[in-house]
Amino acid sequence: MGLGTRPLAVTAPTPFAVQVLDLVERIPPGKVMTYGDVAEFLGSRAARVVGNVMSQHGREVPWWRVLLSTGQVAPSHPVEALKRLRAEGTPLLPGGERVNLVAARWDGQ
DNA sequence: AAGCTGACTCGCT
DNA sequence: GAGCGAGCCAGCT
Repeated sequence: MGLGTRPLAVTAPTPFAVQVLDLVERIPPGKVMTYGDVAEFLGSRAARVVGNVMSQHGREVPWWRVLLSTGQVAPSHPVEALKRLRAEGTPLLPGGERVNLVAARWDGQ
C-alpha cells in the first residue's frame, strides 16, 4: 500500500545526521572515533545526538568504528562490533573487550 | 511551542 | 573499577 518503495520505512536523515554519516563513512579500517569525537569534529558537543543518529541510520556505515569514550563498542551489538574490529586489526586493550584509543583514534585527518 | 528522549561524557564518591 | 548525578543538544511529540 502507500508506504513507499522501501522495505524498511526509514525516516529521512536530518542535515546533522547526514554530516555524521558522511564522517563515519570516512573512518579508515583499523581506526575508530568516539561519539564525542564525531560531535566535536562537526562543531558540536552533542555526543548523545551522534548516538541517536547511529541508532537510526548506522546500518549503512561502519557503525562498529564508533565507540564510547571508554573504548567500549556500541552497546547494541557488542559481539558483532568486536568481531569486525578484530577482523580489521584494530588495536585492542589487554582483555580484548575494549579498543586502545591511544593507538586507534582517528582524528578525521 | 514546551518538554521529553537518548548507541554520550565527565567529575566525584 | 563501578555507580551516580549533572550537563549536553538535535529531533520528535
